[in-house]
Amino acid sequence: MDDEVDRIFRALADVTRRDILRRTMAGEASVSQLAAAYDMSFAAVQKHVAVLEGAGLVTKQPNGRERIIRGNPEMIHKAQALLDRYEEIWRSRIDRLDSLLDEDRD
Amino acid sequence: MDDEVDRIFRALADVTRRDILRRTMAGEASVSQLAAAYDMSFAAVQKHVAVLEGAGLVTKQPNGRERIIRGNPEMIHKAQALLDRYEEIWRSRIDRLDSLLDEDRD
DNA sequence: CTAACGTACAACCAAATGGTTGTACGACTC
DNA sequence: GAGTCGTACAACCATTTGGTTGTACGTTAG
Repeated sequence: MDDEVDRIFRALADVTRRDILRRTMAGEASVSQLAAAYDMSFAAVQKHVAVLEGAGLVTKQPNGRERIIRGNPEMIHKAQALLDRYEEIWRSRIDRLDSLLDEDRD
Repeated sequence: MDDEVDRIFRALADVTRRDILRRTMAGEASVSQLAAAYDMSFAAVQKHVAVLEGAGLVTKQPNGRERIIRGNPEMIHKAQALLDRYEEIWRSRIDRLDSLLDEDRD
């Protein structure tokens, strides 16, 4: 489970991959369509897509000789939920500090 | 700016670092206090803290011979805002699809 | 049928990552 | 003042990452 979270954040830690994610969230695209957008080899883009797919942030569906890539909002939600937890932890710390202040007031 | 985002997500892509973040969001801690919690060398923990600090997810404040580490909720918000953008992109795609359906209905 | 297209995958390479040990040095303690 | 504590940092190592080129193979077009 930790590995899954690792993969999600790791996949997001690269400009090209974030851009691929943006594109495929806006609308589906084939790997070669994606590759045309970047100044690197087809194989490099292919690898980036594989990293995103491995993190579940993107799905790959065969269609003839093409592979259609689509962004997966579900995984974005998962990442959001994880970040929410840290915020919550922080807020609960504040609550505890407030409690201490309340005790002082008694 | 892309580099900053890279650093944020990269810092989050490691279990130990996420745990340090959790701990320091819940309450401040010195580096050696943190190091005591993990089965690795002091220097390794020190490096993890440096990565978190480099991403702005954590602050380091000198206090005598200790360095006090605190989680920084502001950066968590930044990461959340980034993820929100992807969701928004996805929703606007749906809106566009809906528009097409509306055109069909005319 | 042949040629071109889209993809997969292996092999290779430089740089970054995550860990280690060792050394140094200021800050407290006694 | 001497020793211990907390930290910094360099050097080193194995593995992973992000890129490359080359080869192979199914799919579509002419």
